[in-house]
Amino acid sequence: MEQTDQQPWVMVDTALFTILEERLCLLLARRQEPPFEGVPALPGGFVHVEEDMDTTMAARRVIRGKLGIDAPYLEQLFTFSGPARDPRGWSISVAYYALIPAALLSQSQAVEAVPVEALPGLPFDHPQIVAKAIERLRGKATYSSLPAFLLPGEFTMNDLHRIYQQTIGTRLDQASFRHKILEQDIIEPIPNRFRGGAHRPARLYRLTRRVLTSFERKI
Amino acid sequence: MEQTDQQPWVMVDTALFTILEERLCLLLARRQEPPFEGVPALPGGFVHVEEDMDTTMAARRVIRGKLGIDAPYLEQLFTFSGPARDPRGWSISVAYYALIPAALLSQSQAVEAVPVEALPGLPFDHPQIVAKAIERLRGKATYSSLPAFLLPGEFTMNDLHRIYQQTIGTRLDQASFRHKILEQDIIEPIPNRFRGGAHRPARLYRLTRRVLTSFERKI
DNA sequence: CTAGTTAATTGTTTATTGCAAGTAACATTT
DNA sequence: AAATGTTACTTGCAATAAACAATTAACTAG
Repeated sequence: MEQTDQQPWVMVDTALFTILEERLCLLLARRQEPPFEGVPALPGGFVHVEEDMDTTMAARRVIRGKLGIDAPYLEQLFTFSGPARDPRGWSISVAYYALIPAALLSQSQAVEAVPVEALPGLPFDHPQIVAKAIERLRGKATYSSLPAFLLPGEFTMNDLHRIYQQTIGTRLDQASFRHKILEQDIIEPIPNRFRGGAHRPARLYRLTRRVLTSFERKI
Repeated sequence: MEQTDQQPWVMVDTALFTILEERLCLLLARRQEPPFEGVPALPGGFVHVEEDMDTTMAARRVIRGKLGIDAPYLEQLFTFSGPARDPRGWSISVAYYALIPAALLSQSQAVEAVPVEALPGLPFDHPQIVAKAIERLRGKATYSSLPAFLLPGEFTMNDLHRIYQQTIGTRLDQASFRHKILEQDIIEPIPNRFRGGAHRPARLYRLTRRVLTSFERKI
């Protein structure tokens, strides 16, 4: 399998976000083979010819291979190409970003979570990919249900409030947030489900069917 | 140059928007070669290995080849791939969309403008590309300076108002529109420049340096 | 039964927005 | 030169939504 001048390698790279200890983190995997063997990088792999429609199938396969799970939210980000981005030669990388609830990550994983403000130097053009992924995530977070996909299936209003603030990076008024979210038909209360401590129990919510199915359609 | 199983053809396809007779139109070119020779389709072409960074260079080359001009606004849209999208075999298409002021189009062009509500059947997966391009354009139009790129360098407030309405597809209040646009530092009045008829002359505006340079950076 | 803690709501003020009417600045007509 | 028509632009007001601050609700633990 030799590379011609006219046809590049095609790969996917994935920027996987999660929230750990109240901070937005990126999941990095140490590279198993050269180039940059042993260096933490965005999980990626080659696209197979049979992976139809768009390259989402390939991204799913990569994520399943690294984490053993499916990402609740996965979206194509941008396509990078050129002769210089990979030392092996002309390549095209279709970049994806995904949101992974921390609850889905098991401990002994082949990935490590790094806060986005404290990323190590990354190989290839991965710094560009990460920058674009964060920009997109922040941009969409403000007006969409996106950050909710960083939470497990059941969550309280305050969980959601915190997650939005962490992804956007600014403080949001509590009362206004509640009101706006409930207006938008993004989440619904789960009947008779509460989470309690030594205080008033918090009502549990879930994403509405509308949000879940509208996301499915995009895949 | 034979296609291997592992490396697809890489092409760009461009969805070129313009406003003609108060309607949002798409520019289509009749295909010069098989497959689908003679059929109107999105202008496209193969990506060359030396076209670095991302595939924007290839998209520029295609647009320059068809229209003889550079698009004032050009943005990567989505990447489509798979063995079935092109009858010639496995291919990847990086789709772009661009905004072209009608004033830049000369008459005897190799393209025809078709209103987006009256598109003919398009070959390949071009209908998907167009659908996604319109969705993105509409989505961004509401909160950005994007529709202004459909106008020439100088325009009146009412020109801008009409263009926004045409791209979004709904009516916008005149007073609120003026107010909001001026708040946002998107446009600025050109000193002492007016356009008159048999009535009060309209002040001419241009995009601010801030908007123009922030777009340049994205390229 | 009181204190402590987090959840959720309620008012009050302050910007935004939507709508309607009015004023401004011309050219053209009388 | 005054009246008229036409498009540009502004103003005022009512309705809505957002930001802020404080209050009430529902529990547990001592």
